[in-house]
Amino acid sequence: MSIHDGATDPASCCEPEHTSPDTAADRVSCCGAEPAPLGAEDAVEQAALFKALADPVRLQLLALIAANSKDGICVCDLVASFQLRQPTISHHLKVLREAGLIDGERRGTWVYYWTRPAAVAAARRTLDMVDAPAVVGAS
Amino acid sequence: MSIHDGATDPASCCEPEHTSPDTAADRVSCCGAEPAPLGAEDAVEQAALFKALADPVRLQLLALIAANSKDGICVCDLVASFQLRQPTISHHLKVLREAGLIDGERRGTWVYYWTRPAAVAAARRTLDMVDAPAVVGAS
DNA sequence: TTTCTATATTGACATCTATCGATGAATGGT
DNA sequence: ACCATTCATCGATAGATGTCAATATAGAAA
Repeated sequence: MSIHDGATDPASCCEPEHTSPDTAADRVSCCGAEPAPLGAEDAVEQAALFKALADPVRLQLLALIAANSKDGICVCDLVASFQLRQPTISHHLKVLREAGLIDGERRGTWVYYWTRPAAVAAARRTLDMVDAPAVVGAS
Repeated sequence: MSIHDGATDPASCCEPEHTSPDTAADRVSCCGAEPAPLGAEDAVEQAALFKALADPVRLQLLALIAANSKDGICVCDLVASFQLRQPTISHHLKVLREAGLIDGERRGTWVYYWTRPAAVAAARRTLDMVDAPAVVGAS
């Protein structure tokens, strides 16, 4: 917001004082890159998704919830699956919930959680942008 | 590694002192979940991958590198694309490199980077475990 | 050699995060 | 009404992380 403003300023790269005629051959080795294919705002949004996935406990929680997603799985079962205290599990569930990866509801005494595949699909699309899908069973 | 060792201990859940005969109907509402489908060690390894992806700057860097992956893109181009100092970009490149997402080499004065699709594919497989792929063009 | 440019590394600092114990809120049973 | 149980929230704390300025390193050019 101060010195630079635009994100892409090719003129500021690989061109020192260098007051020579600036022939094409002068800048052979560097510069000439494709522009950024991912906007800053999108990057922040998608990074937030990966942030939620960037913890081993949350990955295990998510796998466990996914494996029981048909009827949901209660928090007490999740707590029993880790060597962590209940508030810690509750914290991770909140992170997953706020990322849109899971949702839950209260059923009597217990709270049940299940996965929301849409968010996982969004993460997959981001990976596709960085590297086109291998098209597993490609012809 | 101390009190608990196994990750799944269904007996410790939803069963207070409760020295009753323990009929099947006693534990209807809770318990009965599928075991953890993701081991702790795998979770740590895969979380490390997502950690590398869990930053907007690194996502943009990765997208930029992927879009120029054929011939590679030099660091000076990358630095010019952000409002961040060169050491900061260098730090993020190191994180991506150590996660196996990119690789690079020196060509003369400049250092060029390109993507390593294998790591991206690994991340995709993790997402598949959490939510089977939509199998876009499924038969 | 000396100097210049491109990139990496180091050290410092502020912020974020994972975990815990303590406590609050909701529900069900006595 | 009272208590027990399940889960969420709060406050504190240690450790991780993003950013920068300063410096080091490597190659090219003079």
